[in-house]
Amino acid sequence: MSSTNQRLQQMFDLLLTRFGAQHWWPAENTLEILVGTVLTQNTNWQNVEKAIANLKRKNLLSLTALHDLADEQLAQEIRSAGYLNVKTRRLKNLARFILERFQGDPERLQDTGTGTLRAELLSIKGIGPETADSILLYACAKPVFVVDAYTYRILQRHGLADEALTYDELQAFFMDHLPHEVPLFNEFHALIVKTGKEFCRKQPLCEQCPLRDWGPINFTAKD
DNA sequence: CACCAGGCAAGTA
DNA sequence: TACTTGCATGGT
Repeated sequence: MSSTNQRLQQMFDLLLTRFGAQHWWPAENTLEILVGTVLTQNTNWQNVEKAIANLKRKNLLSLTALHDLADEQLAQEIRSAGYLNVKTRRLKNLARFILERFQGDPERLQDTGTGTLRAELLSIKGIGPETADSILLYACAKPVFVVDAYTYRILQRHGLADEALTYDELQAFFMDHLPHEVPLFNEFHALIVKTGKEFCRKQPLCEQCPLRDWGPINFTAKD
């Protein structure tokens, strides 16, 4: 057990005590998680909720509906989530993938090995590293750490991470120093997002941030 | 009015 | 490889 392991565990404990469990991913079923991961790309979750509620209300939250709906109509249904034309293509790409690769059953994603599935997801136009890892962790219950803009921002603001670290390096850092447990990775990412929303925006409220006295950890990509 | 949100792909040099 | 730009709505 290195001190880095302990420091990261302390950070998690601190945030969990301060904010409590975040209960991610908020959804009724696996498909709703998949749709949410695409719709929330660079987008406020409130706007995503409206789009998902809209799809539900019209009984369009199904793979066949997403796949068969005219582009123009699907774009209007998800309008509130922004980037409507881009996300229409991305949702259709993902729906087609599940239909063709998994016989239209989102639950079968879990039967594929993590590394293989991640590579397959990344081959879909519109699925990048964060979306792929969110699907792996929150839809497939694979022990994968999700990195996002808040992860960079918080660690940078506290002088913990070099801005030049790549997605894969930052992910590897967390995964090298924490036990690969799905509930831990689930909560940790959600708590980082929560902390970022509350204290790490443009006008930072660092004096109230629960990490204000947490102190530097001096880690690098290959610590 | 400006700024930002649980990214990604495509274009340029 | 390393930047830049487009995508778009709704809340603060």
